[in-house]
Amino acid sequence: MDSSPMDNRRLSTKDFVYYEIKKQVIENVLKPSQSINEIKIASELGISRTPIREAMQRLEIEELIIRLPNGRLKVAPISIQEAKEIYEVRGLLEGLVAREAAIRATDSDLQKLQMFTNLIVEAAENDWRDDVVNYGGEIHSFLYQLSGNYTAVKILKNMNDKISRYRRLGPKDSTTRSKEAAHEHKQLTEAIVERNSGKAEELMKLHVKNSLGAALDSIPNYISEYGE
Amino acid sequence: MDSSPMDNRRLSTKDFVYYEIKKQVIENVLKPSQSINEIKIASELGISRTPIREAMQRLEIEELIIRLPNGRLKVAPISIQEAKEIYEVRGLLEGLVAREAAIRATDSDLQKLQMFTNLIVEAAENDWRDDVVNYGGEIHSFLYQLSGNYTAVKILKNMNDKISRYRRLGPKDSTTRSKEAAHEHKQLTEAIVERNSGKAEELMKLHVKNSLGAALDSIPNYISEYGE
DNA sequence: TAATGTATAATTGTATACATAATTATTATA
DNA sequence: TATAATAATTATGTATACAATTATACATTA
Repeated sequence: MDSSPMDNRRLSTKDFVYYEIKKQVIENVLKPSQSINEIKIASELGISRTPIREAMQRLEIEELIIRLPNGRLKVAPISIQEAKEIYEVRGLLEGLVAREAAIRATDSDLQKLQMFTNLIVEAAENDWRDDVVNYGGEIHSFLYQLSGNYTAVKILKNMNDKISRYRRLGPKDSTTRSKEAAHEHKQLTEAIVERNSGKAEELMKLHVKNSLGAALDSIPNYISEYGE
Repeated sequence: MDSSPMDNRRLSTKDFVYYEIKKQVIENVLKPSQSINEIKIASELGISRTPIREAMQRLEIEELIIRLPNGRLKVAPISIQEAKEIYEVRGLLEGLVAREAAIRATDSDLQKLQMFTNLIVEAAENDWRDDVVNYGGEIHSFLYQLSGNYTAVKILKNMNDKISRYRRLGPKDSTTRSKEAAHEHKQLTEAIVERNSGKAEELMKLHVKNSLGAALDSIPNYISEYGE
């Protein structure tokens, strides 16, 4: 689907830079609104500006960095407005994906899905909150595969990249939210296993909506520091 | 919002090439699956390869052109699968936009919307089918503005670019479809004027769904020629 | 004739050099 | 001291040069 760093073909310099800087932006090593200097990155990585520029342009189009009117680059600032917009769109597209998955999944796919669900429920029961987040991500990714809608999935992956910055800025999910999330995934899986695509879509939309609160809670403290 | 060719700031060479090639792809001057040669374009336009490459990369990310495993570029092939995916996603996002517009529009916005609607209805009555398409586009763009959801709008604009290739490959809308489309816009506007956001969303989703058929009808004849 | 190997040409990937624009530092002046 | 003008510096935008990869043409051989 996407040419990923796991491909066999050796990574071009441009792609290496792309994944490297993207990682630093997502993990907030490069802070929101921090300015970026092509020459500095080039000398740090020991390569020329050409592949840097191409990697930066890709990140710019994906809106992880922005270009000011004077041509200078900086890490995209965070904004509550953007977070809300993303969650609105994401809810619709995750819903679409869940609906399609409920229709298209094979029986063996459903078994795999139930396995993930058992894991996330177990993690929640033991308050392994990181695991809840990780298994949740696995479930979503698995549904992406099943959906067969490349267009929707590509958009979702980009939005997930952008969202993860926000989530990492804030504190972990609370125990309460963690248990809720696991429960929501369990209900969702049940709907999919029942091939109830409409219900799956609605449950997924609700799940995304519920997630927004957790993501937003922590932003206001950071917006003054890193916002635009 | 998007840096467009209408901006005051002089266009960089890169952006000039981007808009130029994008236009040619959208208008099928460059045919689907046709191969693209950086050097040839550079000499035709009388500029170096550097801005060509950056423009091509942007078009590649936006999926108007694709890069083969060997690095060669070609115009993105058309596929029924892609068209269907786009219309599914587009239906959801246009629905979101219509819903938000119904909530956020000022009274003066509503007047403007009704003016557009009168124009499209008049065009349909006179069987000015090109005008119906154009006013339809104006209405959608206007709702984008009103929605206040930059994230959704950016995705929609990209999808519209991709779709327009398909529409231009086929014949014009039939008189029947043209009249239907005008009627759908009229109903939609009424819902928005009534501030009935839920109804607006549903009518818009339906409108997009109905449009798909017209866009798909003509594709099979072309897929063998330009498909992948 | 078909398949394989090799030389050549063409194309893309990256580095470097230069041009242009923006920022910062410096000086001149009120 | 504050401000404006100007020079110096730094960054980005584009062109050119070179390296690495891929495609093509042709010869050789089974």
